[in-house]
Amino acid sequence: MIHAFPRRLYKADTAEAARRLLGCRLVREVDGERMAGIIVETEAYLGTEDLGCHSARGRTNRTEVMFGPPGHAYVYLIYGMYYCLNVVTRPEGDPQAVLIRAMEPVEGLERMRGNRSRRRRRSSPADRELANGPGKLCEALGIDGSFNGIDLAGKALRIELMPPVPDRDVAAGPRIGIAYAGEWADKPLRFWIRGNPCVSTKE
DNA sequence: TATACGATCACCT
DNA sequence: GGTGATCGTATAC
Repeated sequence: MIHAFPRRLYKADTAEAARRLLGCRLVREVDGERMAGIIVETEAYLGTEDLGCHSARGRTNRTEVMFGPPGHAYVYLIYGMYYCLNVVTRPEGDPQAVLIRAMEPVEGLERMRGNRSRRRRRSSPADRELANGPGKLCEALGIDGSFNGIDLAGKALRIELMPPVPDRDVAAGPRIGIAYAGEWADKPLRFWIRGNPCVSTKE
């Protein structure tokens, strides 16, 4: 029996949720067709104190859903071109989230290739490069700003609980692309499955 | 109203 | 190793 990732795990602790999401399945259903992948890389963003977290700048239109209930999607546009998918964590009013950075495609690869080939590019991406980054993952699954705020236990997009990845196969390190965040830039809040070919950057 | 820049990616040398 | 694409957001005026 497949279960949705439990809301209490989103609610309890963001870094632990980020680590526990490794190995779980991200499933997208569109036109009765399924796409799915194994989450292999995540990052924890710890709210108002965390200078790398959008909500550290306060409650705005963009960050509004992070202040809402856990288990919902926070989707934002980055660099004017790409979307990033997060899961909101912690109780309402504590604006934290986990960024889903990469997944290993396991189902619906044909459709993912189609989604990833819309943009101008020389050649079709290799399977391991379909979703090995936060922007690519959203492009492969057809996730855009209209998904902002939706429940991630719903039909169109959901996360399914899988057995935990053993500690020996989990690595942690600094988050990507937040050099501006002072001491927060160095904290080991990025998690990935050691040796997995679909992780976004060199380990 | 104006401006600088970002939780990225693909292509270039 | 470097850089352009492209636009919403935060911040400054």
